[in-house]
Amino acid sequence: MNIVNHNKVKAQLAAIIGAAIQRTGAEEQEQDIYNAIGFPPDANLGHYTYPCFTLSKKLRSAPNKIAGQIAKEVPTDAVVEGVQAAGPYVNFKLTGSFLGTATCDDVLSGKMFERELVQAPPKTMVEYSQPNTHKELHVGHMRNLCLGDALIKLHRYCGYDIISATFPGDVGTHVAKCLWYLKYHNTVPVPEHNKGAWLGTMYSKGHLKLESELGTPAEDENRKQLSEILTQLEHQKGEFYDLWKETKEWSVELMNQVYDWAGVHFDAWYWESDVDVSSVALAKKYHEKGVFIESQGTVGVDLSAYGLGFCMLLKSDGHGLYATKDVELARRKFEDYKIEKSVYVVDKRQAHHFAQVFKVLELMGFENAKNCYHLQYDYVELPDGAMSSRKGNIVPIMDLIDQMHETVKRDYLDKYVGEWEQSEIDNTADIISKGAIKYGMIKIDPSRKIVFDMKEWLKIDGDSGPYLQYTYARINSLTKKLADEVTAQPDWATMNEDIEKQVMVKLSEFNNVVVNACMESKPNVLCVYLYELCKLYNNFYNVLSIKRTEDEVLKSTRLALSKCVAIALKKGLELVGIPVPERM
RNA sequence: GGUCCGGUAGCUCAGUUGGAUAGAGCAUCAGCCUUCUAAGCUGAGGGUCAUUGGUUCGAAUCCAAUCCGGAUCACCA
Repeated sequence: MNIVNHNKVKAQLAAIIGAAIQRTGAEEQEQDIYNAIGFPPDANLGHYTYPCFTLSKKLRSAPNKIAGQIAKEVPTDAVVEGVQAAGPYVNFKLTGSFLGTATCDDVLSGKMFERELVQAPPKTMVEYSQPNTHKELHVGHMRNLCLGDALIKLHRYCGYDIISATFPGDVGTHVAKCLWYLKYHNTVPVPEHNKGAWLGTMYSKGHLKLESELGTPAEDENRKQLSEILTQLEHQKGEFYDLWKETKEWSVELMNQVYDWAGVHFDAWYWESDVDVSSVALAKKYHEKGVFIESQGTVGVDLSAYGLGFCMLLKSDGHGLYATKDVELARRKFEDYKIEKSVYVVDKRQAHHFAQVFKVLELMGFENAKNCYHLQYDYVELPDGAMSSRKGNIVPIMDLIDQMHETVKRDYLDKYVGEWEQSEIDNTADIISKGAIKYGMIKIDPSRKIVFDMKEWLKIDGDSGPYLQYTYARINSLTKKLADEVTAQPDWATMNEDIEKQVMVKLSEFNNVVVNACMESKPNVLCVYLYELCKLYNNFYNVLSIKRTEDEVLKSTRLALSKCVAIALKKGLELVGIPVPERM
């Protein structure tokens, strides 16, 4: 797997620098030059820079001297407008016509977004969103959903064949606790709507009641009842099995509601109940083979040699555990879809679990164990600590969505009542809510914790999704208003203002940023880029009025550049799952 | 205690993978709408990049140690 030199501007510049280096009597690989090209800290110095440190080491000569020699050998032409050695750096200013043809034309035609970026990427499955049924979805699940979805879109853009997968937990003690409370203690009738969220409160109440009755006379009876429920679920018959089937659908309805909102789709749905039986059988088989050993009445693998402790796979009662299921599932994924790589988007608290599972797979002789990756991210917590459905201190996912929707409407869209169709107002509020929530989740580096505070989240100015959407909508309305009065053909050679060129240079980096975000599994770097692009554009927009530009060609070119920004913004936001409104 | 993650402006975060004078947003202060959308733009103040040492032309970035915060380490998922 190789990353292609897809950046036309850098490739051309690397060739020019390479030729200049040759004229000084030295030699440097064009690939190395391409990789070394960067940006000066201040745009006044130049658009691109070539640092001479590596060449300096090679030639045993001062980098400042080499920079001066190279600068002298670069002629100004149709590509390079100015060259300046500044200390150990050679700074380049490029012509508007070159930047325009190498970047903007491709943005306008769409070719920019069809370039080959990565050679021979492996067929990959990305598993994300592993919510439990019978519990309520909260804002923590939202981060996982946004992150996983963005990663999938980034990978597909880079040419990966991606299978998206989800692994909901529909069995286990949490289900039993929920059904137990529902059957024996709940006095409230089942609501007509939002049954999934309501079911989550049944779980929470059940858990708390069981907890509070530990050590009381009720404990024994509770234990018996729970055990009966689990037995029925295991044998797939009885009233609790029927109740499980019915209530599971309520949770699925909630999941689908959230997935529809987020616009995500899963190619594969793996239910925990699907691998329950087969995973135990697999564990028994490897126990017989002698790969898994017995310890204190349980079966598992001693991984202490790898610093991973003991990985239990069969409890003393013969039941499997989470790790047992993941071992079976890992195997099944490669078989079902003929994938070459398997990625798990799961928060960092599972790091130990996955390290154990992957090591167990390796010891089982499963060759693809080395192609399994746990992408760990830090989770979402509340100002007063971690969220826990057990304790009931969570922010439900639909609360965030609903409150954001209301806030956007009240604070920003009320002024359009009467002017716009109500349906457009609702639809726009929906789009902006998605921008605010998804951008908020994705813009933070995955390895950092998010402390969720609803009040802060509902403030949507500055570096936010709606800021990017606003920039798009603004360009869109500009384009519409000027459509009739701008008729001249654009000519990139008219782009002479610094700010215009800075926008062009920024646009030229689009694919580099996306590849980076993809390879590092850090969609936030794309957010940073899009935000910077907007900053530059809004500066341009404020400084240079397009409408009042007198030169017809210049006016048309400025409008074309604006369109490029809108196109790149829409595409970039799409890659992190955020839609754009036509106006706002 | 072992392992892993984090520590950058009052707060929330970037920092082009080792490069030039460390940057944004929020908050504070000062400006910019007889309209290409002010959800915007410009400017000001605000820093011991947790600490100490090391590696080299060069460190917020790499290495080591220490401090602080968090996660995790056998019958939950």
